[in-house]
Amino acid sequence: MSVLPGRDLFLGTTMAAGLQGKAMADLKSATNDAYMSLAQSYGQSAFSFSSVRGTESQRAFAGSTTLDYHAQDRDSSEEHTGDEEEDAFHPEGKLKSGLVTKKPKETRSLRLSINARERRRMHDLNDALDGLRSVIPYAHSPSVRKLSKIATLLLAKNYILMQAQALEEMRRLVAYLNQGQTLSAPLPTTTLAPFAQSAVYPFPATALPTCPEKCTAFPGTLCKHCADKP
DNA sequence: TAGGCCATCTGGTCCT
DNA sequence: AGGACCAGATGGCCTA
Repeated sequence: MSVLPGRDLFLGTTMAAGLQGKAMADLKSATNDAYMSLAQSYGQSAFSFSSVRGTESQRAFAGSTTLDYHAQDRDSSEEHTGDEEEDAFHPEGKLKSGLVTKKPKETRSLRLSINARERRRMHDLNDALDGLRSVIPYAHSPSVRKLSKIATLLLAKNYILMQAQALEEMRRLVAYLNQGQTLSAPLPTTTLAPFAQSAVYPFPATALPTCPEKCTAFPGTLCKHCADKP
């Protein structure tokens, strides 16, 4: 069993997510004890590549393309009159970009309706991604550029795997304590490392749950004391 | 200036 | 038929 595979997973996604330069180098060289705090600090530094890049809303509005449609004014955009589309969509079925639509018969109103629906769908997707960003461990600050979509997904995936491993380690620890017998080999300190990292484990290391709480948290591993209870 | 990231449009496919 | 989903194309903004 590797030492803290969760850390490898976490770093793996971080690398796959396209982190570069110092950010990647720091994460690669991060010790087991420090990787989570690094992940958080990189939310303020390396994750944001070069610190402040402007808030997402600023970027969104600065980056409007064909349509000045963005989340800040989502509702009003639903009433989009299509004036902007007038530029992009030619009645003859040609686009400014030179593309020729394959369905010239397609009515303009139908096309606009489809476009609006697709925008809504993508905004829902982005809302879900925002929700995901809010629960994975990295710095959330208005001055910090938020994680990219791919980084969010990869980070979340590995965070889940890491938490699952931490849970498994905790179950093993509980079973060990409940059995009251020594293990053939002492638990390596590194395997318990996640529990000492408040950034990773929901319970502070100094406030590990008491016996009943453990049994509540991990129903599958009742201790002898709780198991004897009626 | 190149590359990354993103929003949007679009046509195709599948499902209800 | 209409909606959901998907992937390709396009163009804008930002950073190194």
